Amino acid sequence: MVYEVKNNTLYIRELDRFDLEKCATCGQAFRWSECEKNEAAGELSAFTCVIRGKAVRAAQTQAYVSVFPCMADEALSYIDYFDLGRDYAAIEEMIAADPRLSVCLPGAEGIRVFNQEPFEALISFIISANNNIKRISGIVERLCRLAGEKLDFMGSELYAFPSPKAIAALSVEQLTAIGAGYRAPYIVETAQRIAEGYELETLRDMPLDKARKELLSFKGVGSKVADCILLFSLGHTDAFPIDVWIDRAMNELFFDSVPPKKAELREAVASIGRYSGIIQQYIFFHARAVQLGKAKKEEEARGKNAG
DNA sequence: ACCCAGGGTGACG
DNA sequence: CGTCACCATGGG
Repeated sequence: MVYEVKNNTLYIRELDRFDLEKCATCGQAFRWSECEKNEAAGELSAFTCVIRGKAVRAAQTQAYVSVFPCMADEALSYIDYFDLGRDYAAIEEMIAADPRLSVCLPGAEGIRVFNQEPFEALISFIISANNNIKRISGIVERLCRLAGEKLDFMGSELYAFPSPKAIAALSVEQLTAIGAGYRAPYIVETAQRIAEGYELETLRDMPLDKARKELLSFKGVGSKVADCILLFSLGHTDAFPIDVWIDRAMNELFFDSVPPKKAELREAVASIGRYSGIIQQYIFFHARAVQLGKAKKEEEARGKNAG
């Protein structure tokens, strides 16, 4: 991997295993929005996002990933956000070499776990509870429009994720009005606690179990949401969120579709190793791709029947 | 109408 | 410790 900043743009070349589109749409982050591709430049995908308070446009071609705008001293921050300093070739080799997991790799190559801001992850994944990715994205977007800083970006407007103080100042009614449902009071309470000075960053260097316990003290945060926050924003690559998709996939991949006991599932996760959380993202991608493929087939079958 | 979605809380054993 | 009804909301 090599990079340069030219014309206010970060270019990252000689990339091994990075698929921007998969990473932006796989459900780990909720604020990546597809935008118009520059086909003349050979762009395969292009998105806008607000990363660490800055509105950016990221695109991928055969040759490079670009991020605009980017000052010279911001390059490493974006490289860190995309997790480009990690050896995903080694991780994908681990998946390929594991007979329980190898089925997950084809189609999922290039997945990476982004390093998001902890507060954004905390609030976003409280919203994610018993919800679906599309609706989560909508609620988060409306939350940003409601309380986030408006950023002028190439003629359009993007909104930053709101500060803890800004969300803490919202009423439960305002959050209900944007579709947050029964999670509204959890969001306000949590934002208030962060605004009062709770330092999420201290969880980064804690042992996984201790950090998880800390997060469980926030209302609206259970084991799954805690693991999402730890994996997606605090560098805990062995935090393994178990949602309905992963639960089903683990049953199939590890237990021949016979639901295991809790301890057995824990053991299976531990056996995946210290990158289990990152590998979880491949399993999740695979599980959803299978489901999408089935839905597509059914749709095609319906079309044939109708015609 | 029912079921599902990157589940959690509180009550009750 | 585990189980379970209940929780807003929108799409299939």
